[in-house]
Amino acid sequence: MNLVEKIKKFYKLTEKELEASAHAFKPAAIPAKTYFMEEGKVANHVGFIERGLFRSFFYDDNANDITTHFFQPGTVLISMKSFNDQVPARENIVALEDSEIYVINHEEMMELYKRVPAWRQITKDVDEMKYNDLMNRSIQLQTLTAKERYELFCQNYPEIIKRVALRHIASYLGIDIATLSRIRKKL
Amino acid sequence: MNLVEKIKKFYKLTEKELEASAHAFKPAAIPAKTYFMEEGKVANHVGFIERGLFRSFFYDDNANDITTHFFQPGTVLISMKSFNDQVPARENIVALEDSEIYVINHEEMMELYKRVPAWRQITKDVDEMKYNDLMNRSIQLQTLTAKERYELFCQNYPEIIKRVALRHIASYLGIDIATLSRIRKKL
DNA sequence: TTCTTTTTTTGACTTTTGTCAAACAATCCA
DNA sequence: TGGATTGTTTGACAAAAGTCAAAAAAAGAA
Repeated sequence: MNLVEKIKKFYKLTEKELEASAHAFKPAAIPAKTYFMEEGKVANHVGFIERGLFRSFFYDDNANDITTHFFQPGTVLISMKSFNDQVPARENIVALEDSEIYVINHEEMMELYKRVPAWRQITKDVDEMKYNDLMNRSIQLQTLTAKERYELFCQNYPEIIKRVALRHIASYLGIDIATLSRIRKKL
Repeated sequence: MNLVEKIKKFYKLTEKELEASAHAFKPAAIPAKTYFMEEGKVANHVGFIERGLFRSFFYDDNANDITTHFFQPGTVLISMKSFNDQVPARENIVALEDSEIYVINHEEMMELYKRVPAWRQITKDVDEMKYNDLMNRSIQLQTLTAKERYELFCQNYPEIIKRVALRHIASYLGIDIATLSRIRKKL
């Protein structure tokens, strides 16, 4: 199990702790278009993506669908604020492809914290990684032109470019779809 | 002491804990232009701003000074990743005005965690608030025009508008200074 | 205060990005 | 398979935003 291996590598868990961790996460097959999370609901699950692709999005004042994040294999699938604070989420998360994840619900996570205290640290580290990603994204939106943002995105997420509808990438980068189409043509 | 009152309001600390908390933070006068934090250094302090104003910034590839955040009275002055993980910071933090803050260093903070466990929660909550702010900022950069960003900024931070150089606001909003000057003229 | 330096504004112009609508292409199911 | 639907590209144009340079204004320092 990929997740356990990752954990093993960075956090020194005993065999028992590893066992408990492995059992806490249940495999789940998520068909494309399934909502992992819905706006207004409290997040009850965290997932670890084995295979597939997800995106988070919300609707702006003009009912435009705005993508805020893409979730790739090997990363944590979470509506962070909602899960951590158990408050209603502002965004949706939906599977873009048939996906396979490992899930744990909030209650089980609290249980896991008790059994394997290291999970508090793991959670903290994941949260910090997400914060960092967001900081980088914010700086890119602040300082780069549309073309530069797209080029950087292609570099950093070649897989996503291949597999995701252009309009989602456009909204994620804050670029009009027609403009992005033209930018792409030039490259 | 403002900080203690805030804490008192939201977290139920015993008198002893309040005492310990109050003693852990030392008042400090920070003259304008003083660096609270420097790029490349590990953050050793967290501050709580009583009076004054700070900004964080970094230099981009073209040596442009890019403002990433303004810190107002009543908020926490921190280079979050650097302080939390004790790794070198990527940004500078500098006082824009003569300021008064309450500071605590890393070691004392660890000590405070032991004496007053509630501080772990306080820290977590502050971190989450910062994450939220960043999320909002990111969405604004992604979805709003330069004019809309400026208008929203004026609404949300009327104090900052009055007191900070326009070029810092321009870089914070990701707008050219000449463009922002024109936007402002129209309003 | 006066001189210097820094910051902001402005003009003339260019480039980037967005808008609208239509054509085209791809995808989805029934 | 074949409409129907959804997504992408394109053209013609408009609006937004950036660039460069100079002037004006403001802030700092001696």
